[in-house]
Amino acid sequence: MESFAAAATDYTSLNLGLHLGCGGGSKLPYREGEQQGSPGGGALEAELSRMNDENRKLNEKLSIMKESYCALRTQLMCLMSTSPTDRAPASPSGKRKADSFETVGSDDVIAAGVVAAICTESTSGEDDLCKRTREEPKVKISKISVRTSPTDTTLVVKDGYQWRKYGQKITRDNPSPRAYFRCSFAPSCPVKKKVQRSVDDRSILVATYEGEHNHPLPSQPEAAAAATACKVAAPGSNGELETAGHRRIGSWGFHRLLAEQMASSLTKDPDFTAALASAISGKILQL
DNA sequence: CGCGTTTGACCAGCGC
DNA sequence: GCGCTGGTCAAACGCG
Repeated sequence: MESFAAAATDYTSLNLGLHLGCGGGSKLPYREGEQQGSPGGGALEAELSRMNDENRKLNEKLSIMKESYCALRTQLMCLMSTSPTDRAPASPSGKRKADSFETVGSDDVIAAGVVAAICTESTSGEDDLCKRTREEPKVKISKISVRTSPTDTTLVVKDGYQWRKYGQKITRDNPSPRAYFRCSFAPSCPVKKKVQRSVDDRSILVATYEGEHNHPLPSQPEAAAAATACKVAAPGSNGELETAGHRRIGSWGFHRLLAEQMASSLTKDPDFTAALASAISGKILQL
């Protein structure tokens, strides 16, 4: 995925007027009713009509994006102002030791669309996690949920690190397979990642990280763009992101992650790309 | 040929 | 103790 920063630059350079934010209005250059008096034959009018339709589609998509963004931001504020322990429900079954993490603080965020996150917990000091602590003391668990195309069957969550898949299982409570990954960038890195589609929404990929990376982020181009996602998702030693036992997300990091996920969603949407291509070509023809 | 993925087998934890 | 389940291993396989 291209970084959204670059994509946004492209969009704005095309004067498409894409603004992210609850209060900002989005106006596209091709407004309905514009250029009505332009000269030209039937073909030109048909082209104009087509462009108007595409312009309307773009506006609708922008409206949807804005609504999703506002809803997500609102819910994020709620999450950040609420302790994770307040939100964490009791384990439904309690059968398996890892099950207690499955529902922690993600579903409500997933409902907001675009991208959902975040839950980070330390297993130390939690009553219901004593058994786990016995085996892996101080292992940090974090979850990140990423919206992907429902048709995309790959269980890949790009977070900037290099992962090696070592297993896949069909679990009892979810028909979608769960993939197991180990960090392959550093042989001694203890971090593991489990990726599985949400049982409620198959377009949501839920990645569960266990442990902390003992090496810096790989210096690949996409790694730099994805570093923010890692800061949000994977626990590290970066103290500024962590407050009072749960993770606080920097606004810049969150916006970056959000923008990347939005760009990813948009670039995978054939309707949006087709409409965008038409708008670009129309803009070029207008010059 | 090397590396990553796939997939069936195996192991360990947990509940009954 | 047994069966179920999640997690891991490792041989086979595919791809560049």
